Amino acid sequence: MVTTRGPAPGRRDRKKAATRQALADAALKLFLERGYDNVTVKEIAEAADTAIATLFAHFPAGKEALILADSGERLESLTAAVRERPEGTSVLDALHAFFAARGPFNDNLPDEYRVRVDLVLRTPALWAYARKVWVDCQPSLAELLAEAAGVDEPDDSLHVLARYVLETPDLASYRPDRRAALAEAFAHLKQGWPHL
Amino acid sequence: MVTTRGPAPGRRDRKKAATRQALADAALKLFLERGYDNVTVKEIAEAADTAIATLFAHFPAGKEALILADSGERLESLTAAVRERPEGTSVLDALHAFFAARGPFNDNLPDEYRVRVDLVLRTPALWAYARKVWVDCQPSLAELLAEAAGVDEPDDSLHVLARYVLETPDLASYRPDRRAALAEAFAHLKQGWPHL
DNA sequence: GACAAAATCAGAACGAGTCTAGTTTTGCAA
DNA sequence: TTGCAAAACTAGACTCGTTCTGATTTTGTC
Repeated sequence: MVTTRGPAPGRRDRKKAATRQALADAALKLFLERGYDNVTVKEIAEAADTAIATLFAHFPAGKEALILADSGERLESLTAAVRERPEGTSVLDALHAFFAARGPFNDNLPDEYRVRVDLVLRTPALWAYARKVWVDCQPSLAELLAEAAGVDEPDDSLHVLARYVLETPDLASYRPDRRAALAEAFAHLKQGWPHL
Repeated sequence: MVTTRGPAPGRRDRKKAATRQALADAALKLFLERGYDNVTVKEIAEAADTAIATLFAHFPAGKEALILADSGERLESLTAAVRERPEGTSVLDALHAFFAARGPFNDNLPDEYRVRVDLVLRTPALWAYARKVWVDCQPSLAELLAEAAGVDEPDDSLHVLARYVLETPDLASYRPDRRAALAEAFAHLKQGWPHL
C-alpha cells in the first residue's frame, strides 16, 4: 500500500503510484479532448501503456472513478470542515461554507480544477457518480453530526439531515443560480434543525 | 399507441400490450425465482418468446424497468395525492400520508405487491432505479408545490423541498424503523417549510 | 541468489444495450 | 379484394464496461 508519510515509499510503491497517475492523467486528457462518452477504457489503458486489467486493478470502482475522488478523500475534508470550524460557527454554517468553497459553487478555482469541474458538470454519468460518492458519506456524516450534537449514536433525525446535506450540491447544481440554491437549501435546513 | 379508454383498442394494440405483459411477467417470475442479478435479459426474452430487441423496444429504459413503474405513473398518483387532499390538510401531510401508504412503508399490502416490494428492497440495482424514477419527478412536484403555494413558477426553495421529499423514501428505507424515519423526515420538513 | 508477494499482462468471456437489415402483421383505403 | 405503408417483430452482429483465468515479470527480503 502507498505509505502516507511513512519512512519512505520504496520503488514498488512509487511505480504503483506512477501507473495510477498515468492512468488518471490519460483519462483526463482524453475526456477533455473528446468527451467522456467518446473515450473507451481500452483507449485509456493504451494511452497509459497498461493492460485493461491493470486499469481496473487500480480503479475497481470503474471508469468514472478515473477522475473523481472516492468517499475516503471527501470524507476527510468533510470531517475537517466540521471538527475544525471556527468557534461559534454552527455545524450547518460550516457545511454550507464547505460546499460553497468547492467545485461547482466557487468561481475562483485554478483553471486546472475548473476544466475538471466543468467536465463533470456536463457529463451525466460523472455527475451521477459524484453524487453517489457524496451520499455514501451519509453514515459517517451522521456520526459527525452526532458528535457535534453531543449524543452517542446518530438517530433517524441526524441521518435524515446528513442525507439532505449531501444531496444538496447535486440538487443546487441543476438550478440556474447554483450558489443561491445552495444558500436557500441550507437556510431551510437550519430551520428544520435549529440546534445544529 | 395504447388508447387509454378510447373507442376500442384494435388487435394491434392488444397484441402489443400482450407482448409487453408477457415480458414483464416473465421478468418478475424469473427475478423472484433466482434473484435479479442471476437472470439475464436473454433468458427473459426467451421465457416471453420474443427477441431481445423486442424486449428493449418495449422497455427502452432497461432491465430494471421491466418490473418498476415509470415516472409517468408515479407522477399521476403523486399529483392526485396533492390535488385531492382533504380540506384542511397541508401539502406536506398529504405527501407524508401518500408515501406512508406505499410500498416499503405499508405492511398491509396484498401478497402480490409484497413480494415485488421485497424484491426491490433487497436488490440494490432495483432500489437505485426506483429512487431515480422518483427523483425524476422533481420538476413536476415543484410545479405542484407552486400551485399549492399559490405562486406561478416554482423557485429554488420549492425545488429544494421537492427533492428532499422525493429523496425521503429512499433514505428512510435504509433505517431500521422505516415508518418512524419517514415521519421524522416529514416533521423536519414541516419546520423548514412551515407554510406548506 | 532464492523465494514469496505484489504488480502486471494478454486474451477470453460475459452481460447489457444498440444497430442493421430484413420479415411479418396489421390497419386502411382504393 | 387487393395493395400498400406503418408498426411490430426478428436474428444476429457489434460495442463497451467489467470480470476472470492463468501466466509472467518485478520487487522486497532473507
